[in-house]
Amino acid sequence: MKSNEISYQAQQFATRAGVTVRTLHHYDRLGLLKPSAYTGSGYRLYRESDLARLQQIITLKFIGFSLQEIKLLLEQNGRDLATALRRQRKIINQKRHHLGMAVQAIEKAELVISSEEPDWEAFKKIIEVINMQSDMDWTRKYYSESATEKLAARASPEVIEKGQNDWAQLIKEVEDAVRDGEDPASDKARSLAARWSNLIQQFTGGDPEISEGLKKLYADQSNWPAHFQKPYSDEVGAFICAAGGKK
Amino acid sequence: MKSNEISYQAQQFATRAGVTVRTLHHYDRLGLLKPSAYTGSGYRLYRESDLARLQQIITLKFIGFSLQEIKLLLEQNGRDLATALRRQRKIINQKRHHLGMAVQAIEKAELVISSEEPDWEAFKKIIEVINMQSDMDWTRKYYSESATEKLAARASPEVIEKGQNDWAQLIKEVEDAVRDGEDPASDKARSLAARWSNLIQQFTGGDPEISEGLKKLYADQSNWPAHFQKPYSDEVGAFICAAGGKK
DNA sequence: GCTTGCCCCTGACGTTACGTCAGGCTTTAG
DNA sequence: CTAAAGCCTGACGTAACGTCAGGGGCAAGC
Repeated sequence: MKSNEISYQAQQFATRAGVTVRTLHHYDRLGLLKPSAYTGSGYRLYRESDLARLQQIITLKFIGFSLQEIKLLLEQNGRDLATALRRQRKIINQKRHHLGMAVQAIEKAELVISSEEPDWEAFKKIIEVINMQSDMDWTRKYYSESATEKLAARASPEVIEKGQNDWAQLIKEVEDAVRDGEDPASDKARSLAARWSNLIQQFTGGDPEISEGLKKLYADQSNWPAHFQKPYSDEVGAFICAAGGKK
Repeated sequence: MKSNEISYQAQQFATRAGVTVRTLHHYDRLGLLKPSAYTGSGYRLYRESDLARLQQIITLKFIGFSLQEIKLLLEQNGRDLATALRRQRKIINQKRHHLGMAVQAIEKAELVISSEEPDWEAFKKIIEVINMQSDMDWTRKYYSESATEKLAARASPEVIEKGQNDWAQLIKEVEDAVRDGEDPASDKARSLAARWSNLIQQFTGGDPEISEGLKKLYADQSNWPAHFQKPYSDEVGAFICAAGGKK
């Protein structure tokens, strides 16, 4: 205990680091940052070395780690830092993606309500599209890691929306054909089937990993979350299948 | 109470909407979504109209509103929806920005620790840069709303980093000049001052609103948070001032 | 020696949006 | 009639502190 080292009281120290005193208390209790000394009356005393640690904590928090994780990382002196960082980056990217879609949803909603009066109907339709995009999340488990990344890479909002429109359009046409009792062997049916395969191709982008994931996804249909409605009826599926489409 | 309307029990209803029963309980207690009927024994019964409302709730949640806000919005039947959406969009964009910087920080950190062994020193330096960016947040209060938006619009990570490098470089050179006792009236000094003004110009982009905010920011130096260190010493400032630079 | 004012301390509850028991009915299938 | 499901209402847990509340400590002026 060399008394020649400068030490700070709580407020001073907190201010220097840009946090509140309460935060220091909190970290103290969690064992994340203990002051290097106490006065006889129980005042916390911090020194420069404490500041360094506090800054590490703040940094790791900035990156999105929880205080628990931070504690572990610091205790291990950063042995698993690399893997932790990789994981964290993925998580953050997902969150960013989510926020991006939220912004999109808001912008569309703003368009709708600026033109007409507050129209919950249109608003809801917009939302459905957006929700579908986020529903994609649960499909991730079927794709390999690299496939997921590839999908995410080109999942721009525009592309997603176009894809959804295309599918909606095609499905409607097929439904009409089914209702009209169209022969699955007819030219029209085969043309529909061709377009169907085409859209699937568009989605997979010809990537075998993505095809693989998609296959797994469809194979496990019984395990789909209940709120996810298959976009086409069984009849439609059967028709396309009979017409020679379907992967 | 027409019994010809289909009604769902908690689990069914929840599943249809993609939420849990507990969530329904929660919303019920908050008065956000009351089931349209109860059985004699207290079971909740939901109908299609409830589903519509629940979807609105889910949607608004997706956009990032809190349940409280959602309740208000729904109670007012969306009278303030437009303003609420605008506010929300800004908030989300800020969050996205933050996450973007976090990703950046992680990527840099990954570079550092992949080449050398886990090096907290280098890591910390990276962090300082990043923190500075996020420190920008507290400067917002000096800028007008539109100025803030303009700044945010072109605050890409690359631009920020280049700016910081440029400043660091210039400040170092000025420090050297000061240490060498350079005459503020010399050509070299004037050249430095010119570069100084230039960087300021680059930051303001010639926009008067931004200049305004920057001026206010510097005028209020005594109120800066203690953890924000002015990037250059008083001597450096005086030197540049004497050399005819400075805004 | 005492008061004033400022800073410090330790609880303890509040916040958000539910998750997760725990204890106890109701309904339905066998 | 009983067991398996499904439902209900509390009530506590979570993350990271913010915000009192109640009670000392410490330097300065009277």
